[in-house]
Amino acid sequence: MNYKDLADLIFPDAKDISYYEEKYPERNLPEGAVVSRFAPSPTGFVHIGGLYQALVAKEMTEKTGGVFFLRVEDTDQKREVENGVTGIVNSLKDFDILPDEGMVTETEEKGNYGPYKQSLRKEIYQSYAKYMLEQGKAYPCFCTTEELEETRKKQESAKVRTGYYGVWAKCRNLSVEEAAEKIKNGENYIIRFKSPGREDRKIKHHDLIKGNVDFPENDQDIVIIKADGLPTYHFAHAVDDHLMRTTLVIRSDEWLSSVPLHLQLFQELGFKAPKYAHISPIMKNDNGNKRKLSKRKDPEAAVTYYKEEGIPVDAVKEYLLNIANSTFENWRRANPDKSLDEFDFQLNKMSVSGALFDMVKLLDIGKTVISRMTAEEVYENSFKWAQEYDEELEKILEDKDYALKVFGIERGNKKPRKDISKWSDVKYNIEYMYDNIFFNKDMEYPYQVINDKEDINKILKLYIDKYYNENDDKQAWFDRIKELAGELGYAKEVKEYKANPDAYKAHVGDVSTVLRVALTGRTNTPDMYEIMQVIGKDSVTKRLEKAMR
RNA sequence: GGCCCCGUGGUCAAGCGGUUAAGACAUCGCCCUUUCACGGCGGAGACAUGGGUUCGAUUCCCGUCGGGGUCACCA
Repeated sequence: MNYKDLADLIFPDAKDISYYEEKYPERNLPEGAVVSRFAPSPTGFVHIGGLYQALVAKEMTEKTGGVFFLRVEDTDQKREVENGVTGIVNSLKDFDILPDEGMVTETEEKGNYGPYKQSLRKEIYQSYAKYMLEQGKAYPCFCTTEELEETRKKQESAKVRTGYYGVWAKCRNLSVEEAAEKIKNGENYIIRFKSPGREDRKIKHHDLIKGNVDFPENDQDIVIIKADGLPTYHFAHAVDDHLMRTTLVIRSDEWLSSVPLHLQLFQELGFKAPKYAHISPIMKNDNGNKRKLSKRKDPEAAVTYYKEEGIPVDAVKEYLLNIANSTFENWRRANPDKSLDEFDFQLNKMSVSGALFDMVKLLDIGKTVISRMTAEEVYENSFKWAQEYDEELEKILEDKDYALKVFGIERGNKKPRKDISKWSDVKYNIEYMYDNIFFNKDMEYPYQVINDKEDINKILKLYIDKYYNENDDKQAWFDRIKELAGELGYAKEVKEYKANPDAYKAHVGDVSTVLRVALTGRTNTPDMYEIMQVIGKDSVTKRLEKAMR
């Protein structure tokens, strides 16, 4: 009996690997084209760090004319979640990071290198596992969980490395006859890789982000096929990324320490290894300790959070790009109107250590992103968000023409307002512009310098009776407010007041504030002239009258 | 604990042998201004630490400390 016989005994029906090698040929792509992927587990949940990886992969493939695909890694059946793929597909769609190949719905896919769901590739892995068995590069292992645990304890007390390697790899040196015997007796087994490595030798690895990293060789006989017949991550990675002709593996840096293993697997399988880029995770400060953004503790870890909060997609992407490439910020300042696609992304500019997530900065970018939009774009985005998350706002926005006027205030000029950082801000930002809301609210008027009821009423009354004219242009409009101030003994110019504060009760700015507060219930609003134009004469009058009561 | 990676202001970060150690967000002040926002100007604020190497170290080497990752039939 030889390796071949043992392999046939274990995987009698597996196809020869030449079948797959032919079925999935080298891709016909231009020189330098990068083939990369996003390969999450189908938990339905996309972590912001995952989105970050996907974004980087997308940038790299796009700029080189390559291929970006989505592969679902569902080899752990215990973690299976209902509609897990859909959640991922949708999240990528929300952020406009569309794969060229791979899963497109829960069950459907596109592309010629599939299946793109690992559980559907079982027989492929088995063919390659059989191949390894035939070569004597893999072997069946009959150790039980208990035995493994026992070994680990011995290793710990002997203070040696834990794991299945060297003399500790009990099944490694079983003869094929012994192994076959056990199999025929119905003993349970899994398949292990027979590592040719030696721990006392070093390997050099050049990571596209981390740079040169030296590791000891791998000497662990890791499991490649589990008891359920599915592969482990490591084996699936080697087989899939070879067959799918991946040239660049972009993944979280928790995988960095597996590189020696993976390189060895590629080597023993006879595959050309891809290049690797290990991305540092996005961290969070937790009582002075840095830790990864956690799915359980941090709502902002989930990409759906950003959608729910209405943080603009481009703001999230810009923020991520900001963390990813230190050059991005300068590029953006130099090219405020260019599309994100035009930014030349450089892997080697990526930070080697993990950045702390900064919501304040994200929101600041959100403000800028929204300030660059037209009223129409602001409307479309807010409305879309409202339809999904805020019924009240949706109602408010039903009258599109009016909403466009509201959003148009101080927008489109060289210094656009920056007061909305996310779509969920919109309601608070505009609600006072709507009579049906304004008049149905219990009002509080936060008057400032001038806050005597009598003084206020005098100002308001005089303004309505004598100075308000809805047809004034902005200059005339403001001149009248000055006259109003003058008539009531307030300084017509702020400067005059500052020069001689004792001569006046207050100044025109304070008078304006009275009008503003009466009109909107707010001290901070956009340009009051434009507000009056938008809400119209009737509303202005009624609002001021209401304030006098 | 073994192995690996990292350590510039509160945060993100340029710089990589000789710099007044950039910039952005945040923060403070001033200016502009009918408010707010925007914008402009300015302030405060950093090379973890100890040894080397060097004429000279934030930059190179070693140690220490600190942070992170990894050591599964999970990915």
